[in-house]
Amino acid sequence: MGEPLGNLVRTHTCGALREADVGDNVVLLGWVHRVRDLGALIFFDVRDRYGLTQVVARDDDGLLATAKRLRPEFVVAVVGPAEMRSDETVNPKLDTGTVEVAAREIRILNESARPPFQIADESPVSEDLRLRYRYLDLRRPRMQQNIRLRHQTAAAVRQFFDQHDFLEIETPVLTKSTPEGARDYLVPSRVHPGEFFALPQSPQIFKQLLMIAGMDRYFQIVRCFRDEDLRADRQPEFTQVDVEIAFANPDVVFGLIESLMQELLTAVGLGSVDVPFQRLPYAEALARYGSDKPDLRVAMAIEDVSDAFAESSFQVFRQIVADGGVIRALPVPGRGGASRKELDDFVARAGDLGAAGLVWARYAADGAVQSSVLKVAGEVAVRRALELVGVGKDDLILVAAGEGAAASKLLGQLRLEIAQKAGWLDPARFAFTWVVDFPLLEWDDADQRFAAMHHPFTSPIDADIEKLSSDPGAVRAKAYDLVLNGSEIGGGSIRIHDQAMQQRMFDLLDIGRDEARARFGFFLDALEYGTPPHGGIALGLDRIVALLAGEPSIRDVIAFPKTAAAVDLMAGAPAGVDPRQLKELRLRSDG
RNA sequence: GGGGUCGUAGUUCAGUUGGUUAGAACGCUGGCCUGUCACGCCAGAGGUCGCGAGUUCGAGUCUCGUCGGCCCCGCCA
Repeated sequence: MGEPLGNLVRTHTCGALREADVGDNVVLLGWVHRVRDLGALIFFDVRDRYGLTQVVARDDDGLLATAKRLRPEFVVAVVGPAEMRSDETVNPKLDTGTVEVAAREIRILNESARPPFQIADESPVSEDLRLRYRYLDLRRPRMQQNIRLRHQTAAAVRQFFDQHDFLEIETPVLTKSTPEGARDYLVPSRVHPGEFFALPQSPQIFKQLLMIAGMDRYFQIVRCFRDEDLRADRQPEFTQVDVEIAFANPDVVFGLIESLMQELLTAVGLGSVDVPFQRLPYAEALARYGSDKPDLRVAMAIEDVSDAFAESSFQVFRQIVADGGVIRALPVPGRGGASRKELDDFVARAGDLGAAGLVWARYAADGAVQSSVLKVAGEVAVRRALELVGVGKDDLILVAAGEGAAASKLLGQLRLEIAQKAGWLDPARFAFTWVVDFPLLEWDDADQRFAAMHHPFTSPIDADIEKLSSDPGAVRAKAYDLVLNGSEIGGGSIRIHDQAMQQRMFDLLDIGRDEARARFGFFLDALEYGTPPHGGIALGLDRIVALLAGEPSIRDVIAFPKTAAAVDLMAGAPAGVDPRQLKELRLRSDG
């Protein structure tokens, strides 16, 4: 059993002691990090979340017997004077490395079982083991840093919005299933058997109600839930920075969030970023980067080279263009000298990604052109394609043909893989862009109807309103995503505040009056009572922190995350429940 | 739901064409050591090769199934 803490009070953290403290009698409380037993002299490091301090236990102080018992992760109190280290024994790797504590008393407050992996070691540990013993993983420096970064980010968010007159307002966690796309987590009501609460996928309707309520500027750091399959950047519960502003247009939202991002980068010591961010129309993002969340840390942009081949002798490409398809090309800077094998690998990779083919072209050293289709397409067409892309002598272009979105998507995928492999995606660079002008509606082939691309409360762009009846698929929305380094870190829109427009939207979505009433009647009622124009955004806090931390997965910035199979390995959740609980809820499981 | 990949000591990994007793490093245990700081030196313990079938004279190694971690597609505004 451990010794009592008694009246001992920490005088310094393990990161605090400096030369100025020499001579003070100090009390350190923390975990044994490493022990260096020299026989008649024992050094050990005490660790807390602030740092490490070396303690020395000597025979003449009668502490060797106690010090000999110390093992990693024991919890100890060390009492003694802070002493100067001699010049030869200073440890420049430690902030506290010029001093040490000469123990006069060592209390073992608690022993520790041998940990399943070493805390005092940065070496890799399999992720399932880390998750099973998350409380130990969280003691390691990397996770301590990540969790601190997350706190700093959240604190900066709160400070920023407070300074801009926003109110943080909590919204219900037990709520009603809303019309958004994701599957809901449901919570059975005991009081109303057969009825269920849903956990919010986002506080969408509540924040709009807060605008109707005159709260004017709202934000919330809020947990959201979606019962969908996981990814490195998707957890079933995740945290949004939810924002809504009355009387806002998109520029108001953009300006505010750009300032926020500047503040965040500054607050966590990662420098700053230029504003305003680029605004990239959705259609252009798809065409030029093959993605609605392009990574703009690399400039490589896809160009249309249909003109080069439309009249060429290359029958395959001519036919594709004649059938309404496109020929598009991706420049690969500096890869003009690629070997035959590298070129073959690009073609093979395109095949893996489902492409029918991939063509390459480049300038030869003598100024002639080379291409995998030089013979069939002819020098003129190949040269024209190279010119359209505007590449130089040292560059390569990869050419794909087909339906527009498919060709760009393929090249966009190659773009990312090439940039990744070449090391062009510097995690310390932060390339923001707004993606704007999303389509309002998306045709659902399976259901043969339109669905809201963002959500059914998204406002159309004023200039496109007339197309709502004539060509609904072409209507653009006042919706926008914020993209950072190829990751979607936020999305929002200006909402519909007008009942007539909202009704038109439901009609387009083929949501009948009865259905609309049943699903969100209270919200429709609210719209009738003087709803101000409003709009907002929701930012993915987990993704933002992961990018700031340079971590590939949001699991590494969440204290207690779930695995790809949506399981908490530590808590053992989900799990069966006592049959009495089910009975009380009048539920039966056939699982 | 589908595809890929990984699973060997406490941990991270190696393990040849299927062949005799499954190795290394770190950690752990014991001993020695008065200035270490990834202490050093000596000795030692430690294995259901994820699990289950199959092929084979013989399986860590090959096949099938299954469980678990990770990545991706579908899904997710």
